[in-house]
Amino acid sequence: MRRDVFQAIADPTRREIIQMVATTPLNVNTVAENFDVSRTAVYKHIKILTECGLIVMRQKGRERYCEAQLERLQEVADWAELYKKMWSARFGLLDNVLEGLQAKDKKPGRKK
Amino acid sequence: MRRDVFQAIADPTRREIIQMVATTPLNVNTVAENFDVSRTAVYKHIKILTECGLIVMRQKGRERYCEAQLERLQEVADWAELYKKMWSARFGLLDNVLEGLQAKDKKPGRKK
DNA sequence: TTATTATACAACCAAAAGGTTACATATATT
DNA sequence: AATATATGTAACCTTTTGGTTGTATAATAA
Repeated sequence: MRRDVFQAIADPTRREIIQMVATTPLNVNTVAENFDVSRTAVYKHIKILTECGLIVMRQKGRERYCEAQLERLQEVADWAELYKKMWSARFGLLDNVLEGLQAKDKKPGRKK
Repeated sequence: MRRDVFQAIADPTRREIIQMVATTPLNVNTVAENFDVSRTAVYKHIKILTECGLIVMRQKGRERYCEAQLERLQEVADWAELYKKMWSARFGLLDNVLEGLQAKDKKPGRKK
C-alpha cells in the first residue's frame, strides 16, 4: 500500500475530490453524488486521500465530513518548483528574474 | 494509455530519472545503470516520460540522450500552489502575508 | 567482415489499481 | 419498534502498471 502524495494526486478523480472539498467540507455521499462511479469507488478514493493526509474525516451524527488538509501539497509544490526553476534557468529566465529584483530595489514602485 | 504529467510523476523511479537528467542529458544505458531493475524496465519509464513531454530523446550515433524538458511541470506547480494557497488562507496566513506587504511599504527594510 | 555495443520492442507475468455488488452497522426518523 | 439513511467493508472482477526474458536492428570497433 504505497501512499505517498504524488501517487495520491495522480488519479484525476482524486484531484476532483480535492477540488470539491477544498473550500467546504462535504459528507461522503455528497461527494459521491458528483461522480458517475459508485459510492464505494468514491469512498475508496476518499480513503486513500485520508491515508496520505490530504483529507481528514470528521464525524457529525451519522455523517462523516471530508475536510481538506492540504499542507502536504507543499511537498509537491516544492518538487515541481525546483525543477521548473532549473528548467527556466537553462533559458536564462532566472537571469531575468534576478535582473528584475535588482531593478525593483532601485525603483520600488515599478510594476511588471 | 493515460499520459498526463500527474500520472507520469507518480512513480518514484520516474522522479529519480527526472532528477538524473535534469542538469545533464544522459543516454539510456547510463540512466539504466543507476537502477537495480532491468534496462528494459527503465527504458519503459523513459518512454512514458517522453510521451508526456517531460523528456526529449536526441540521437547521437548509436546512443540516444535523454534531455529534460520540464516546462510541463508548470501545470503541477500551479495546481499544487493553488491549493497550498487556499489552505494557507484558511489559517489566516494569507492575512499575514498581506499585512507583511503593507508593513513592507511603510518599512522597506523590515525582515520577517 | 565480424564482433560488440546501444537501443527498440514483442511476449509474457504478477501485483496493484479501480471498479462492481452485496452485506453489515450505526445513527436518525416515523 | 420499525424504517430509512449514511457509512464501512468484504469479495470479486477487469484493466493497468511495472517488471521480466528473449529477440531484432542499427551503429561502432576490431
